[in-house]
Amino acid sequence: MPGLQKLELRIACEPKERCADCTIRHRAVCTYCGPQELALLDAIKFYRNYNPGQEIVAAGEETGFLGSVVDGVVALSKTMPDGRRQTVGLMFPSDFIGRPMRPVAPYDAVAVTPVRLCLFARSRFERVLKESPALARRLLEMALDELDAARDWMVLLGRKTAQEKISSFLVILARRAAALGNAELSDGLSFDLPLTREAIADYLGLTIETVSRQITALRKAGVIELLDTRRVRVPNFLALLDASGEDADGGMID
Amino acid sequence: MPGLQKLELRIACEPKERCADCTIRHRAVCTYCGPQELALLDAIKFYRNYNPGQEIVAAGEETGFLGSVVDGVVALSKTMPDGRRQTVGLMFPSDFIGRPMRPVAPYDAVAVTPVRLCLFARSRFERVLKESPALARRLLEMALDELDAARDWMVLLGRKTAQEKISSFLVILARRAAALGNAELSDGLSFDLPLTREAIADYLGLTIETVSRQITALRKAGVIELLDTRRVRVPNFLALLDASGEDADGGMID
DNA sequence: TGGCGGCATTGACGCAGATCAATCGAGGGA
DNA sequence: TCCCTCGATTGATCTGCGTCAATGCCGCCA
Repeated sequence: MPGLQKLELRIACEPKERCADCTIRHRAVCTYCGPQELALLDAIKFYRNYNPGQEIVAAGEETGFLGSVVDGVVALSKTMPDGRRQTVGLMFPSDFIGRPMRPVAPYDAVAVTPVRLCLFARSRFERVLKESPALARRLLEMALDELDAARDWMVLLGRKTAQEKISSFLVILARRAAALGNAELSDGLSFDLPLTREAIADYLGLTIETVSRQITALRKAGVIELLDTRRVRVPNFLALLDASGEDADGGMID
Repeated sequence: MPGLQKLELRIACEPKERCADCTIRHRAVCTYCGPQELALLDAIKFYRNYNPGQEIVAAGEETGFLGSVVDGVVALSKTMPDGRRQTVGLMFPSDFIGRPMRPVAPYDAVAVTPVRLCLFARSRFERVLKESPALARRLLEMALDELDAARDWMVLLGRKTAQEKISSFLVILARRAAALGNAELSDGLSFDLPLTREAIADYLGLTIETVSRQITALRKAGVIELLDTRRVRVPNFLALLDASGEDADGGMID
């Protein structure tokens, strides 16, 4: 119920967390900032929370703020005039949302899980950015990383089969979960699926039904197990990697 | 014959062109550079030419240089282990190839027409970059533009029909040609198709046959005319835009 | 406790685009 | 001049995935 969720939108100027204690301090846009630069950012930042399904910005809208994902997952999507939708990026904690010098958002940003953002008013951020080469450097680096990810995704969308798409997606989630320590490694490797089938379909350029069928197929082939519709266990990561159509090169997890 | 073309690769330190006279001066990475910064770049730049089909860099290779496309078209592509290929970007004059701080190329770069590059040795360029906020700013801006283009392309690859893909591609070429004054506007709008059917297929996530069939279909529908397999005339741009699946909004050419 | 709405699964069927294969035209070299 | 190669077109057939539709499952509210 988007209407209800809108009401819950919180301007939330909570008791300040310290940047120095921040969980994404060493990966976010502020990674290279020294103490003074960090103090500048610390002074102007604020937090905002969103509920699953809640819109953060709409395509074509002017955004007065930009900032980092602290917690949760945000989907960036484009919608064609007739309603076909393609998710063009998933933003995880430490990813940066919004672009300096571009007030108008080219796509929708929607929270797919409960989300917490660390935000800056656009004008203030741009002022700091002018004075901070460390911030500028990190921003360029992150933009190039996004570009790499987008281009990898183009290969997936343009050339992979439905089965390979699902497998590739699971590989990415597994890697991310393992890297962040959110995965159970005790017995194989298990992690949460933060998206609905519909959101997965939008991301992979498929339909809900195909997503469902291919997940079932992977399950029946023994490549994955479903502890729950939203929780996956991968008994043999190499088998999954193999199904993804990528080289089974040095891509191990641990 | 790649072998032959390799031989023709030219280390080409030709008589210096002046940056000030350069055709891409106001659009390339040097756009915002002042006279001193430009002089720095001028001192270290060199040109290199490539023939159609010739490889510029191979995926996974270390590149000792980076720079701008001065003339021609370069395709950036990824190849899957089993040979499926997806072109992830077309680089036109003024576009920047190579990335600071990333010595290893993540994709192949191939000249699809005769190409002329304005290059810098990586180490030298990075030294100038550290001193030049104007260069850094432009580089970030260009990276964000590339990211936008990549994400638009994701919509095309993930959600558009073959017909819409071809039409969208032609719209982009038409716009570019019109913007650069390479198009005949006298009678409708005509421009060159710089790619082979195979290169188009790689870019659009299709097969050669489907590309050919859809071009024929557009021709039979009267949306385009073929003056030659490599030259297109668009009698009614709005009809083409309509076939591309985009809004026929303020997207006119002239 | 039962009904309802949202998400997911499963089945039947059709079609857009891939695959396999033949043909054509244009350059280019002997 | 002929032949060879390469790019492009066209046809016949196959198939992966989309579409349409029914069913199941779970949490929520009355």
